[in-house]
Amino acid sequence: MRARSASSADAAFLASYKPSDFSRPSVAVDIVALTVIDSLLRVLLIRRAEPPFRGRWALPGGFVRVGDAHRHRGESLDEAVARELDEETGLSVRDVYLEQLGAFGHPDRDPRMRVISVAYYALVRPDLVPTVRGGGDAAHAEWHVVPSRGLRLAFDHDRIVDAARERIRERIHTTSLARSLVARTFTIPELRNVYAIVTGEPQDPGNFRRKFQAMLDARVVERAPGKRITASKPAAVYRFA
Amino acid sequence: MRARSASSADAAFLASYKPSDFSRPSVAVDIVALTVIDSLLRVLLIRRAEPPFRGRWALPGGFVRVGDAHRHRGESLDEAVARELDEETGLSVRDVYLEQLGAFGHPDRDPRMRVISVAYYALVRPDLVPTVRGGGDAAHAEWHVVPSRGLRLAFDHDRIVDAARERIRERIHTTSLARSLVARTFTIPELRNVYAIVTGEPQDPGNFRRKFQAMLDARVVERAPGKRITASKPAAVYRFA
DNA sequence: TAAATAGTGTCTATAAGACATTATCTC
DNA sequence: GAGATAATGTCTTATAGACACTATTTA
Repeated sequence: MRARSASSADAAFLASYKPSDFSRPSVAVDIVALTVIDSLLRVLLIRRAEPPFRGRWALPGGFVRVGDAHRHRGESLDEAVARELDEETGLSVRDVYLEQLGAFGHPDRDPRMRVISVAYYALVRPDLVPTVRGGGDAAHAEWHVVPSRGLRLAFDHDRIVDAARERIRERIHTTSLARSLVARTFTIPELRNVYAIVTGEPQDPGNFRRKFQAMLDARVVERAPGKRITASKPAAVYRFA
Repeated sequence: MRARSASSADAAFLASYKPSDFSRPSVAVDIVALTVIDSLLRVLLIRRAEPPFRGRWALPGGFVRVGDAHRHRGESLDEAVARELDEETGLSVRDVYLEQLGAFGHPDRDPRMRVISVAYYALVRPDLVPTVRGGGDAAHAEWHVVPSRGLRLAFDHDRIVDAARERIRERIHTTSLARSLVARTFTIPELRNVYAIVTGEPQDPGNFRRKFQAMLDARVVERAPGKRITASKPAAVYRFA
């Protein structure tokens, strides 16, 4: 996304240009990390140890490192969110599905100062959940059920979580998003459960199987060795190819 | 989107809080204003009169007014884009479909300084196009064909236009987005043409009519008086209800 | 054997693509 | 009347929902 270099005609201008002292906002990235635990959609929240909203639950995130005018290059938004994801959860961008949600910039969203937040959502496979560590100041990190009824989050983070919830509902049928919400190996009922959780509608086993069969035919998924032991009939195990 | 007030426990902290001098980016809003003229998708571009990228075409936009810490409240992103839309095009947010596209924040996107841009797209009904004036420093505003082949825009604006193009393609069938790209009164072929332009695929007249009939049945659209004179058989005129 | 859930098959309603046909205007 | 395009109808196929039924395990 590097901009093309400015024309030579601009060079003189740039050499003499001094960023004016217009007041500027701080810019943060916030992460809505979602997973499925015990058949419930969950979001990773961190209990704030400092004001404002001390003691409230909030999304993991932090400020974008902007660099110092011409000396330091600074980081892109994608780089910032990758860094924060690693710092606050120990997760790598390679292991999760990560996508920008949008910018949230109401003047009153942070009582300290003007902060514009660029929110991302991250889908975390359930088998990676045990590896998530609340690092740094994230000593108190927990996976909370979504929607977190009665749990009023810090800042405008309720709205950001709602936006993420809505986004995955829109995308579940047109993308392979569900892939990032089941363990690496999974059964048909487990995958079906993800669709049910995200859409909010129960999924018919027979009809879902037909959809799954199409994924098998298209070699999107394949059989994996072994069987999943349940309370009744064991289920065949699959994985994404 | 007002944040809930911080607890009283936070009050003391806030009173003594001074925003630290971390370097901050400038934050801008850029507008991808789209319309249909002569059966072609068009984007409103403004010729830059100042460096950087002097003489290049760019999206209309401007900096978000942040306010001064505690004295001035500043404007939200939605307020900023509404103001810029008015200033640079004379259009009101009430007259267009306006939606946030996302944030673009590569460190090198602006050679002057670090600028993070929150992009919006605006759908402008063709009958409003004559009222669009390039106001302020937008002395040279033109509706350019999308994709603007060979026309390399300033900054990373090519990518932003591409993102808008992709977004409306995704949304055309699931939302009533087409409504904002036809004149207030329109014929079935005109509406069909909008779908063809946005999807990039020709739309079968017979099949499209069936879809349109469903809109009539649902009272989404209704007959309008008069007929549209064409080179051959005149077409009936409709409007959205 | 009973209970539970995995897995299969079938019927039907709806939506979508292809395409032939008719209607009504301008030139 | 010729040409053009609006408007209509029909056939076929793909998709999706409802639901009955069979299979295989644990308790």
